[in-house]
Amino acid sequence: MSDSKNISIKDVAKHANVSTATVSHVINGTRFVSEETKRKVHQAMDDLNYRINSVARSLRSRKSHVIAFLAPILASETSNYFFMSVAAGIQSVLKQHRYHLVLSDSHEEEEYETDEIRMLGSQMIDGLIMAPSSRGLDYERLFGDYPVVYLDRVPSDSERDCVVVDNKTVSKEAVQTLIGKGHKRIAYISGPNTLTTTEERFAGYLEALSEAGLEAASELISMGEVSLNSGYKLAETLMVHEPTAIFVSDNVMAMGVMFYLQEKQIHVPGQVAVVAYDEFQWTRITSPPLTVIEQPAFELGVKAAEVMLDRIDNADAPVQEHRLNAKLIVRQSI
Amino acid sequence: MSDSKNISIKDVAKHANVSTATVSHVINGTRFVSEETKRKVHQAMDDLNYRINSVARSLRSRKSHVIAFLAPILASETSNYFFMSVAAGIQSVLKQHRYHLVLSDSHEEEEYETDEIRMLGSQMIDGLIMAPSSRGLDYERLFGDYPVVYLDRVPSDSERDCVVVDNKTVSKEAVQTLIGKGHKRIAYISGPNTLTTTEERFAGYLEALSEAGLEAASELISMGEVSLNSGYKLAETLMVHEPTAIFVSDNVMAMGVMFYLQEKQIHVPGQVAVVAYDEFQWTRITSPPLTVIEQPAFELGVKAAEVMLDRIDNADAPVQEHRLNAKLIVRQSI
DNA sequence: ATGAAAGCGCTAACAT
DNA sequence: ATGTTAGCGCTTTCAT
Repeated sequence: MSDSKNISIKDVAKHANVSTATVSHVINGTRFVSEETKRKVHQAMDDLNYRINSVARSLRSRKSHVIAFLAPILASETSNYFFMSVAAGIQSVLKQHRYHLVLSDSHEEEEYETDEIRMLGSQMIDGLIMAPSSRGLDYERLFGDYPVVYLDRVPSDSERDCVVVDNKTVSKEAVQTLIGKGHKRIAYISGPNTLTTTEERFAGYLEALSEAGLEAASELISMGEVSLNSGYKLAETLMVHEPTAIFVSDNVMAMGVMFYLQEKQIHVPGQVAVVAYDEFQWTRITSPPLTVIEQPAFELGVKAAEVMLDRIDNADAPVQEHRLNAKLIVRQSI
Repeated sequence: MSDSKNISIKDVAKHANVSTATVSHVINGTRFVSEETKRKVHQAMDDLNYRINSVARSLRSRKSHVIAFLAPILASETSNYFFMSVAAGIQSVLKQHRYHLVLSDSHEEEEYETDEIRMLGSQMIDGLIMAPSSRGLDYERLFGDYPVVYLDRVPSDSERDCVVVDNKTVSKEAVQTLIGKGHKRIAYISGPNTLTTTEERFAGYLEALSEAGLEAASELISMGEVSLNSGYKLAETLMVHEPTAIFVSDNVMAMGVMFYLQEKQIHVPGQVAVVAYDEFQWTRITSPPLTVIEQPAFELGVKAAEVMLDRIDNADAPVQEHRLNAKLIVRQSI
């Protein structure tokens, strides 16, 4: 298409009247080369429009400078955005260190995920950052000979580095805020309790209640599929038991809840207060704008990338566990 | 971490008492090997837990089986989802053909994009599918020696394969529907007219008006930054001129428009009707639910991948241009 | 039906 | 201050 065939380091060397070693060292700055020679080499590279072949480089140096990120990036509109923000954070760090990011989607399904890990295994990656879709799976035997950093979620018995959100503290804070406003019947809506994240959010909810001497009424707690319709249905069922506030631990489900409340003309926060997970644009345009928990998605990615780079530099350093704070953004829905 | 070091085809060959050639042929099915020998080889691969090194394979075979997708996947909540859906479509096809997908983000900025193309150039990719962020840039001289398929947008004078949405037809249909309902003062809100997509949408709007003998009033046409706030502002300015309907050619801007109308308690569709681009979940929970144009994102990806695979098989085939239909979903906002 | 061996483009140890 | 050269792990031509 564009220009000539396969210009290699050899062609450059010949054209510049130097050895391939010199060319390589000019490219990588790995040993002293006189200014004059450097100039000649650069000239030759320009003349021939040389482009390094990083496949050959990886094969030889046994380093790809590629980090993979495996997460359920396509699972839903919102989880998608969350993880893409994470990806942006990862990339911002990697770019500075001249690493590449490869995105892989797990579909939030074990089979897909397993497949992807296997594929990545043969692709020569220098590290894997992943948000596991399951807690129980034995990931260890799938991994190749590269460091792994868990992000957002952690499988049981992991002895790997991880970077997660402090879901419990912020959920507790949210519920406490509700309690502070006088609410006693606070409902809880979430997806199935299969992820560490969901579990922690629930734990925060329970702890806030119990510390305030309130009982966790089972009819006010409902978990179901993560979808708009499911949120709608659960809200409908829940409202029968007359909660004065609802805590929704998932953004898409929150859409369903708001849809229901709007449709039934149930006033927020007059008749029922609402707090939901995740700060996305739509939460600002509901009436009233929603009180939400904002997760540090980008920062999560930044930290994970930093941990990964540390680990690559030092395989024997002690395992790191980072827990980032989320933020409660109070708006008119409570 | 997991198991032993670098098991190569050589180790497998030795362990199975065959040549490396035979092992290679067993792996790739590239020539006849007796059942007995096959068995031995597979046994050896299992015993040693052999994993193919695809870097070496790529170097030797000059094929990476990797297709890159370069798009503004991180630019905003919604464009992000659109392009990730495209990516899902691409991947679904590539997977069947044992190709890998690498995602690259352009940030919708020329500099970033140029950078990424350069990086990809050295990564040995077999093809590039991209949504160019600019129409004017001379992409051709950035590309390496691989096929390129443009997606969603096309730079001027492109002679490459492309897969786009028929924006003009569907925009025209939307505006005609509005006209059919008796609207005469139909406003137009969009981002800057720099992309082929935006331009086509505008063209559809103009054509619908002109065919209906309506004048395109310049005070009813406003283009600005693509953001919620910008949409809000433009709606505010526009309402002074009393449109009876608004066509918003961007999803995020539509959020801003709806926010404004809600806040000012302007009734939709009573006082003003609204049609917007893109079917995302939030458009279903506004009051009233929005009439939107749904783009075939996934299908766009599927088609682009198919075109790419065709092109790889046959470099000299005539250039393909595919224009997929979008769909008007009529809901209560008009 | 299988093996031997060259070589993809690069890095890096060893020379000079 | 620079050059020579042996491989990294694989595919593939040429033999047998």
